Amino acid sequence: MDEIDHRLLGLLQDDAGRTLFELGELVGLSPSAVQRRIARYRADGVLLKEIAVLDPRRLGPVVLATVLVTLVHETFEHHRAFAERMRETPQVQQCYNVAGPWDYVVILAAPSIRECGMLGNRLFKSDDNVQRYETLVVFDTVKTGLTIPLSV
Amino acid sequence: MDEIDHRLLGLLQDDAGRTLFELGELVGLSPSAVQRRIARYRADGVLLKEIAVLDPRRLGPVVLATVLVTLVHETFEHHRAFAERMRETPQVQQCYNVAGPWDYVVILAAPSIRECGMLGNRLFKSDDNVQRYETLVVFDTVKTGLTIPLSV
DNA sequence: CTCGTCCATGCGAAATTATTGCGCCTGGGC
DNA sequence: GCCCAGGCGCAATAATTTCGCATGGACGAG
Repeated sequence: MDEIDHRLLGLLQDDAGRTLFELGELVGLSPSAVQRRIARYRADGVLLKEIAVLDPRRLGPVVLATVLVTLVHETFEHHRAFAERMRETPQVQQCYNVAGPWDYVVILAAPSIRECGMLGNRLFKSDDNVQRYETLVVFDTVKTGLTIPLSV
Repeated sequence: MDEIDHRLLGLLQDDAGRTLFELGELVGLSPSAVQRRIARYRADGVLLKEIAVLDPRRLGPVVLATVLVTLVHETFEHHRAFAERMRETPQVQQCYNVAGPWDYVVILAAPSIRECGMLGNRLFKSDDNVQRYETLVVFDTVKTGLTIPLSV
């Protein structure tokens, strides 16, 4: 993992659509060298996959919301069950188990406020093990991404 | 925007690494038809870009945190300044302007708890316009992604 | 100091994938 | 019923990726 690896991973995080030739020019390597490095990232599990980023606003109405959740029981099994439900719900974009008074931060995407509320009901209100949850409806997305900062 | 478009966009959101041939098989179109549709998504701004998803844990230590922020002044200019700072800070992965007692939800990625704290100090504590902020350190990432649910 | 090994590289051929022109078909408007 | 616009598949072409091979530097053992 040298500096070129960091530059490459940074470039890929930002835009995975570039050709090996372009990447090679940007980091000063031949296409084949770039290709071999990328294959190594995949094999090592550093590079998980490539995904398309869509513009929610161009896909008909989409409402995002951040939900803060506190559970009643904190056993391993309860956590597992909750996490499982989050994973299998397509409208759950992200879910983090966090420290502090709240147990989970969940980010939801739904077609309308109404459906967002219904989703909240279904996921949290009807879950006996959810003590309390608070929905923060998103007005505006200032920044989005999954970019991990790489040591510069 | 027919059903095939939805299927295609869904597939691309999940994995943009597939060939046009594979996509064609999955939706029942020829590679060139798939290619033309994808070109259209790009032109229409539906498909913004493709990015590589990295595994944070394989990149040395990474700490994620969710930060809830309330501002003092709510003028347009104050909001703009805050948003601008979030956008230009690489460790800020996501930032949402939300309804309710909190004004912003920010997701940070830093190499350690310590640096996460320092980042919080720099971004929020030394900002006179931040009234209060609360950091929820992430223990575990249950689910991650930017996937927009498409009507099924 | 020199030899041998291990990697990573660049080059270039070969294979795969993406792009584009063309003719065809379908469905809606008139 | 006719015409046009739009989308399709096919096939040729262009671009990109993949892979074998030879080279050269780093490093350790002899």
